[in-house]
Amino acid sequence: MAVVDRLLLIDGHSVAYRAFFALPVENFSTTTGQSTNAVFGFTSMLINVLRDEKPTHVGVAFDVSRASFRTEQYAEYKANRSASPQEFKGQVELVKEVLDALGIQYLEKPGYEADDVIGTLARQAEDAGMEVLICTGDRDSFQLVSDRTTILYPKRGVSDLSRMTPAAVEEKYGVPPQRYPDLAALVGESSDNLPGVPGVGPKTAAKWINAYDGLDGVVANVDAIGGKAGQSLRDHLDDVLRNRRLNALVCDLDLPAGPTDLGFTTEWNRDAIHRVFDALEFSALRERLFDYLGGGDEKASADAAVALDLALPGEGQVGAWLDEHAAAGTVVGVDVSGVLRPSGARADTIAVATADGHGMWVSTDALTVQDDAALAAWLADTTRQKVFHDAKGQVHALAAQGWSVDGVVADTALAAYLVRPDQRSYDLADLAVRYLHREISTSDDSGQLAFDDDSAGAQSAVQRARAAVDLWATLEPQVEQHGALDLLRSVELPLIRVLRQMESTGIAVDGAHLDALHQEFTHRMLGAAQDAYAVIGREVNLGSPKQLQVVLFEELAMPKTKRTKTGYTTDADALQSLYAKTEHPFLEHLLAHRDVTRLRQTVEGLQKTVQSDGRIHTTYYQTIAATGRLSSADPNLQNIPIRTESGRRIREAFCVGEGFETLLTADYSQIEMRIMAHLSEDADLIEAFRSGHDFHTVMAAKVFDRAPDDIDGGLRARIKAMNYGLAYGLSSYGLGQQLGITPGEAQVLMDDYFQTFGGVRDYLQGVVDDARQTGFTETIMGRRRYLPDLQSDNRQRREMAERMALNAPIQGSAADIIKVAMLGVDRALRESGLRSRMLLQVHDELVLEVARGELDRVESLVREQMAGAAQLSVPLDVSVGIGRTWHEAGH
DNA sequence: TAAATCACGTA
DNA sequence: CGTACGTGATTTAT
Repeated sequence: MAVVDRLLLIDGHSVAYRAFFALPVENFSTTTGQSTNAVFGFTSMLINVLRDEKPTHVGVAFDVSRASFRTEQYAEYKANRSASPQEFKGQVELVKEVLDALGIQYLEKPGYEADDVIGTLARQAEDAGMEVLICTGDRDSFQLVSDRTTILYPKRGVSDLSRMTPAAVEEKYGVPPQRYPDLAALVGESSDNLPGVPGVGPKTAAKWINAYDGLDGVVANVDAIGGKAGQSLRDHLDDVLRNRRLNALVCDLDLPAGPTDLGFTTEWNRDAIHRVFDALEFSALRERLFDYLGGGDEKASADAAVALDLALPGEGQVGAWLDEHAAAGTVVGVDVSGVLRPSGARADTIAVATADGHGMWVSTDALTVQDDAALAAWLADTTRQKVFHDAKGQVHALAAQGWSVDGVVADTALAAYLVRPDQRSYDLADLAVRYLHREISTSDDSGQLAFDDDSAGAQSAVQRARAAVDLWATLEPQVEQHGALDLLRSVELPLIRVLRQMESTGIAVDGAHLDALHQEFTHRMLGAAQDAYAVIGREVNLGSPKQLQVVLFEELAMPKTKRTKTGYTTDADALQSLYAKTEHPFLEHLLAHRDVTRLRQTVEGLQKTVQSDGRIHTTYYQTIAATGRLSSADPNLQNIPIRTESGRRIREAFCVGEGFETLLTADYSQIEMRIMAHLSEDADLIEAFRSGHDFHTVMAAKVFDRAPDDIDGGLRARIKAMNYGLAYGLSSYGLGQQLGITPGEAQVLMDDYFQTFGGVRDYLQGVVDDARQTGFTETIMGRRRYLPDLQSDNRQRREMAERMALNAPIQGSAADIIKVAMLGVDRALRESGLRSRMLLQVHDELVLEVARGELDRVESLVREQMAGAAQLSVPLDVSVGIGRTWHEAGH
């Protein structure tokens, strides 16, 4: 076999820039916020070309800056290019790091563009008898194409390259490669800001060039060309000659390295590659790279990775398939479709897939008794290891068919959440693209798949199951790297069961009470509206901020409030302060209307969600809040009113269910300040908790250096606001706002506070400093939150990130603690064989339904589990209330 | 019809 | 110009 050296030359900037626009930037960023779409696309293309073309020599050329001899000759050259986007900046440096890791040389020449470097190397290589491949998105390079030089020009994106040979150039443009710049000079190149001859496109230009044997001939015979186009050419001849001068590549540069110096080998420094690819979080690309090194045909293996041997088992065959492909020791992916909700759930289809490409799909309505039993046994078997993506809803669906599920070793939604808790969604299809670079069909959020026929649905469902098991293989090391494997295994994963149980149980409501409240609130709402209309003499929509602004600030000429995006705020705070200034009765009625409308709306929302069992079944979401808290929806039972008298009456509607004795609520008192005490190790703060007296009073006594008995309500209120505001990164402005004092006075208060509690100040300072260093904050259980905006140039974003950094360890640690407590309460209830059950979680509070005769045991068990959920340097205080309704049980 | 905005309930 | 959420009405854009 004749050995011909092949030189691969890449225009680094051009390819990276193409990749930047081809790949959505929001899908490619590291946990620290560095955008990586351009470097990803570049690296992906590089690997493909290395694999497919097997070059012996490789070099990458970069522009040094936008300035070159061309901009000196013609200031407008490329002047139309807008500044490269913020997210692109810095990615070129990352491309160079990748090249360094791969041992690929890159070259640049001040005053010249990458194209010139490539042209020079290409000519030298041809002279040395090498074959040349050039990868660039710049058409000027087409002039380099020859028998020995081929250009790989990105068609769409960066993965689809067309091979520009002499024949291909001629076919596309109608002129041979060496005359392409003649054509480009006539037609112009808008991306370089080089205008051509108006009215002359590639077809006309090619015709002229061929008729007169090149641009020189065209120029010599310019007067012989007739028509409108000919006149246009004569008018713009200077432009054409300038274009031609500028688009000629300089192929005789003096470069520090020649083609033969660019030898390429795959004897890589694997450490360097791991370091760079780890930093870029390119796990899938790294695999592709090493696959290629291993000599395997990557294209084939990529296809095999998603090819599935799909089984649609006949009657009685389900058990046999599961025994063969999903036995103990094998981890498989599962995907359930149907109605995935706490109430009214239904499983329609079940797909199972293994990592080595076996898949099974069944429809639940077509199962024989025998298959049903086999499936039930398999699902319930702890030793049959299953991976779900977002298991809870699917387990609801399976439970609705009478199947219980055990052996869930991973949930990829939770895994992805722990790695990047700030994302808004963890859709399986999105994650498959990001982590597996695999396209799978999406399902809507109810888990329903709409397909014309079973086989397409089956194929798609099995692909989802397969994606889940593969995703876990990719995510597990990442979760571990983020120090969150233990949190996943011992908290989040077992919590799924507990939450599912709570959702499924629901809480009983007194429908008649809700109806009565609705009627009353409606009555009061209409009354308040009439009163308001009477004052201003006409009817307006009191629920429309826009119409209210007209009434308040134009018709009633009240002083302007704080600005919003579209006008002036009419929120409750602003209306209160307007009322204090004007004492206008309209405001009174408006505020009353707001309040009661809101309550009515809340009642209405609840009424709609009462199920046929007379209970409300909320859904808890485990991957929404970036701090680690749960969220509750459909309906949200974590924001049921409690502050006002009327609001509390809504809580009277939540009541103990039939067959149970009472509701019990248990909440942590001041858990966030206790965590602050623990984390800051501030001696005075710790002492304040250990003293056992009223917390805010003790704190005020310390700040103002008085006896607790000398602390009046005003002083206590100030310190209380300060205590609560601390963990939110509160400003003197905000504190002053809340206390109705000036920012200056608030600042004095804050200074006094930090004078006393220096440990707290140092801790808060340290949290932000550490987060700036590491890029993330951490809770007591190692839950991380990444805050790339701490580095932002934008002050508002940066300060926002700083406040998040202050809050995340506190709020997040509290979330960790109550999750551990919930697992403890659940376990203790089961182990002691009690019938009582947990119903709700409201961040620092648990609501339980207590069975007859179990009250004492349940109370002590709940106290014990909640107080013992974490060992802090201050005690975790739990207060418990008992009552027939949530209101009565509250405190 | 969907998306953005405003307002407001909880911890 | 304090964190974390979810919901519903109105308004605006498509």
